[in-house]
Amino acid sequence: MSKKGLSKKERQRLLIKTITDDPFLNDEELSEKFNVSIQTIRLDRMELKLPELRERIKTVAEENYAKVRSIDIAEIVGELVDLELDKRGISILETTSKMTFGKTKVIRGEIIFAQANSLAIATIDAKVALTGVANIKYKLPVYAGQKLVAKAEVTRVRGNKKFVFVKIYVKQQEVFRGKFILVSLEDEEKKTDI
Amino acid sequence: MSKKGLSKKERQRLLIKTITDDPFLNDEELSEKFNVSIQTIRLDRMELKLPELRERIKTVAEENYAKVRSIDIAEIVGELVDLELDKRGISILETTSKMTFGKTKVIRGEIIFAQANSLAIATIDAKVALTGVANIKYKLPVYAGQKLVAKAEVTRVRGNKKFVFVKIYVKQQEVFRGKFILVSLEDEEKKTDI
DNA sequence: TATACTTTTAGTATCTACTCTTAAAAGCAA
DNA sequence: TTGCTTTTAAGAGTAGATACTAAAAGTATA
Repeated sequence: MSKKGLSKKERQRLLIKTITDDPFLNDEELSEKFNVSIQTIRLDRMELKLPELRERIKTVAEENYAKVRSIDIAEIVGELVDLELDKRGISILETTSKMTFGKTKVIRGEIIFAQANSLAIATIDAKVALTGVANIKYKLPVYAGQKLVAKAEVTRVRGNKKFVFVKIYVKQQEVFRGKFILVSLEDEEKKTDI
Repeated sequence: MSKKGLSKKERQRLLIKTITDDPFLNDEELSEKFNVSIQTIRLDRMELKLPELRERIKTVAEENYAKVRSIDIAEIVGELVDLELDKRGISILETTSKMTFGKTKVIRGEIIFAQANSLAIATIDAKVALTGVANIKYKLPVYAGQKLVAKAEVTRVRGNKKFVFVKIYVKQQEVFRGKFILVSLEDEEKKTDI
């Protein structure tokens, strides 16, 4: 109803925009929007190689479903390449664009933190550990594609508290450092206060 | 092929799980999985009021599409319930067993950190922000099922550096606190050192 | 063992939102 | 008017269902 007297070119340009804006419109709704017949919309979609409604919906669903799954930060630990329990550990994380902010290539802070935190926990000889306190510092932004090498070192053990120093590097350049105080929960299963 | 000799109840229980795990399976694939006819699957879906494949896909698509539209910060961990830019923000995160360590019910530190970090970034009025330094403290362990309420407050603004204080609560009890220094990258696009 | 009831399977018609094909009408330009 | 593009129409076929009817198979009970 709204768009009248458009040239074929204009209509097709707008069609692409309309479909990317709202992929949930079927051919009939589109034909009403552009004041043409369904067949014209279908011809347009064919020429522009635009997928049909159900395909569009499926794509949206799959993309986001994958996103939700990849956002599972719990799984981001990197690859453990060296480990001497209660002494030191090294892990490597290959960063991807999935770990960035929407438009930029800058890796999100929680991803880097997750690598450091996971490594700190892995380095500790305890079935379950919990981050008590962590002083962390981001020194340089990390970009998608860069390989993060995290090195953990256990500096002090005091009862069920263990102090771990984690440094993360990109090509020998330090990009992050953090001090983790980890508390083993084995002897403290019942207590809530740490 | 895999599931044989299941009772109706068992099959229906598994069907719900299967469909929520992977909403992209059609009735035929489900019937093969459970070694029953398509009609049986359809009867089951009717009884359990489970929507058909296309409806399920549409729901997945719409949920995530709405999410991406409502907040440009698609990476937010937890649900943003209140926001006054550059002043304060509140987000809620329902914890699940997926966010825990292997056997225990203790939520992983990086999940809690991610909520705090994301909220801090969302609260800042900048297209892209990066965590510069964060002093964080875990005060109590969080268990799966608990609802995390994160409250962020912008305490200081100095040039392109903004200081955000985030506290996370479980039922009024503080479980985490952290001070984030966020650096806007807008004016610093070219610089790498922060 | 026969009867009753539940569960499963089968078959047909109908639906939506298409594709793919053939064909005709409408618009416009030389 | 002829020739070309653009648009519309009509018909058959498709996937993945719904809705309905009916029959077969399985199980429990008297």
